[in-house]
Amino acid sequence: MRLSETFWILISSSTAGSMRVTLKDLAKKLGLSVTTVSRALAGYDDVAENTRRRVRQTAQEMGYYPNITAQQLRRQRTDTLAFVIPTHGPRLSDPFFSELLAGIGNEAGRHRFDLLVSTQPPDSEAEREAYRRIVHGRRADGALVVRTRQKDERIRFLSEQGFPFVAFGRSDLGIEFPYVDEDSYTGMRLLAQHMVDLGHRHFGFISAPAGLLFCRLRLDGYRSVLQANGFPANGGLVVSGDLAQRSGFRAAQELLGRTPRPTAIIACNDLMALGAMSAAQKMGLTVGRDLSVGGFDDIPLAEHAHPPLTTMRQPIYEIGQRITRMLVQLIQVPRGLSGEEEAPAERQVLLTPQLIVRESSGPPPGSA
Amino acid sequence: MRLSETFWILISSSTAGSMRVTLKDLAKKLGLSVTTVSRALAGYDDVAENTRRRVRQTAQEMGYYPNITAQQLRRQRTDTLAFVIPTHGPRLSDPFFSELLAGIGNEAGRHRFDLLVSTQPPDSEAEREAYRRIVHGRRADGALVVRTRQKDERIRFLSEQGFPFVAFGRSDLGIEFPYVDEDSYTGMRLLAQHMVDLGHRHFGFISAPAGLLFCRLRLDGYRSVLQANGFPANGGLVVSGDLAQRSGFRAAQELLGRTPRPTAIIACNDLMALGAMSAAQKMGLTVGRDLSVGGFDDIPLAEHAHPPLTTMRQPIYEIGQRITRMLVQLIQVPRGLSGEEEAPAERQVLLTPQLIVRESSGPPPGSA
DNA sequence: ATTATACTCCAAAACGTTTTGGAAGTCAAG
DNA sequence: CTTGACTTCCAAAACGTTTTGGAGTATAAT
Repeated sequence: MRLSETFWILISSSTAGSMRVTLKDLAKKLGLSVTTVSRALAGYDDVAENTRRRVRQTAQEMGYYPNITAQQLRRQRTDTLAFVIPTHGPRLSDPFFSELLAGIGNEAGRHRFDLLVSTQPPDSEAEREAYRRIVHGRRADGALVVRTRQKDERIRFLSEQGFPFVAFGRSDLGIEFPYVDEDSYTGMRLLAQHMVDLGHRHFGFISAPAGLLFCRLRLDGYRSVLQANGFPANGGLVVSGDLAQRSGFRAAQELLGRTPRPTAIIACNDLMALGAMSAAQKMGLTVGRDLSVGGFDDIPLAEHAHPPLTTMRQPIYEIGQRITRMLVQLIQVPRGLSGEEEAPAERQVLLTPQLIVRESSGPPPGSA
Repeated sequence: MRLSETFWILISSSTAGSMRVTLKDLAKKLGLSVTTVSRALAGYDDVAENTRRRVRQTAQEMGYYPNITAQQLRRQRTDTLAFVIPTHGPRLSDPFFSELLAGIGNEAGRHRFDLLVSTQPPDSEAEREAYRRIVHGRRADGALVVRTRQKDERIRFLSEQGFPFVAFGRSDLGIEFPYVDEDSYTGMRLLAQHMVDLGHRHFGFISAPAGLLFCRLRLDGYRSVLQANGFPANGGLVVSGDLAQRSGFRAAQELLGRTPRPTAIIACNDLMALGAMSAAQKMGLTVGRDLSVGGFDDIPLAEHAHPPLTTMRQPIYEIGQRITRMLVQLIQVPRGLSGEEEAPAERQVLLTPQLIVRESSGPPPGSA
């Protein structure tokens, strides 16, 4: 088949540079076995110093680079972590995830793990399929779960399958699993108490999708403070948003339309708090004087908002690093089976967020 | 070795659920060959309707899921895209990337591609290694390059290797390659002209790392407008930032300390513009009246800033989708070799950003 | 001269798929 | 009874590694 041969040559020359050098090529060139070449490159000591040099030299010259897929198949591990980002609408404009992703990405890199990212709407069939692919398809060695939900099916699934994972956030499934979480309840208590101490009596709260555990905890914390201070148990208006800025804007518009008008608005996260400030300002109110606003997260923008936002600081970047480090340890533990005892890995971490008072909060208008 | 057997049983039962079902297991159970099982599941028509049903049924029951790594190795493709995010400091807090990542992630998912993300400092050895791993290690089928640089070595490398990629941004290497870019030069001209038209005469400009092509183009556009309006060629002060909010803050502080004090500050991106607003406000200036500020990108925050930021809108999310779609087409083209002509893929796209006038810009203080 | 001890090397199996190139069997037409 | 066409199945090779369990050769000790 002369013609087909020509064809092949054309093709292969047009994709120049894509012809890969394999161990077999190296072995042939060197007059060695594939085994020896492999072991030489891996640095085993059952190959002569001289041979090793020769192999390395030639590998360099021929531009050998191991095929990672083949390594993965043979070694039965991928050295990859999976991170499925729950994204509500088409967008994920939440800086929270940037920050987290940076922490995860950098730490994964430090441990020579690749990171597989996918974006899926929470609780969707697509999300379930993504996790199935990861676990059953052996696409990664471990998974990171974020924005945990009340009865989190992702956590249940991963637990049942015995697949290594670490969560950012807890859940209430009655399952013991490794996580890092900030203490949303206590944190929100601190923030709410701060507002009460300033003299506020009329509150508005901007909550978020019911299923998100941290939102419920924050709302609970908020309510507990109101109650402890003798305000009606359900005192304070609660409006729900979707964590995005725009929804905070709308929620605040609604809250500020009520009578008596709240003098302090607390939002479930910074982004909505910023939206709320924006709404107040559009109505001609001066935030920090006419209305106090508080957020939660301390995203980088909070500090540079106008006025700077009072909020609860969570070290998001560091949490990203930390859950990643925990996951890597979890994955690597089996390898240490025969070795000496490792430092016992931390499994459950609860951080207390720190109150950051800035100019968006102050005493209510009428106070001395 | 009785003991070792017991040991193995203990281990394997403790990792319950992690024992995978393979094609071979299915074949044995069904009394068929691996070939037939594989082809039945893949839907080939050379397996009897009845057998196919039986196979699918059993696969379901036994919870079979193909091993993706094995598929990748055999098929010689990974169905994976690689995205190396250039991140300066340890953080990546730029919402620009969230937005972009969302677009990329969603579009990749739509085409059933996985997304491999890594974060690396630009122009570093680590970054080079990341690309080598992708290309030579065959870790992905294509790559996305963003934040292009003047002589972009990533682009040179990928081109030389004949590896499929699409860039967000151009470069000046004299190489033809597929990209989507917004017209930074023209965009910035529009913005600067807007300020001139408002009556401003004293400008400050917040620039960014020299190597970033879009920054140079924006600066060029800015200068060209000053010049065209008869202001001194280098009229207007230029201070450099690193694209982060904080650096915009500092740069603005410096600019506002000069005499005559600029009445308009334009920043290379929104984040620094927001930082600049923050600095001005801290000095007691009212943005939009005492000082006009303009940004570039129209990140979601721009609209909700206080005051809302005048900026050039780039559809970042859509650009993410678009470069991803282009890359997928590029990768899949070889598969269509024998088929009919496909719609010719677009290779180079230049978008003109749109001026969004908001309240952060207005006439200079002394004007009628 | 024989045995032990390193020291180097390698053939073959395995990881779990997909694909190639038939091999059997059935059935209808000649 | 042959032939050819069709249907249904399969053995084996391949993808590119790593690892197992020796084999072959020197060198040193007996």
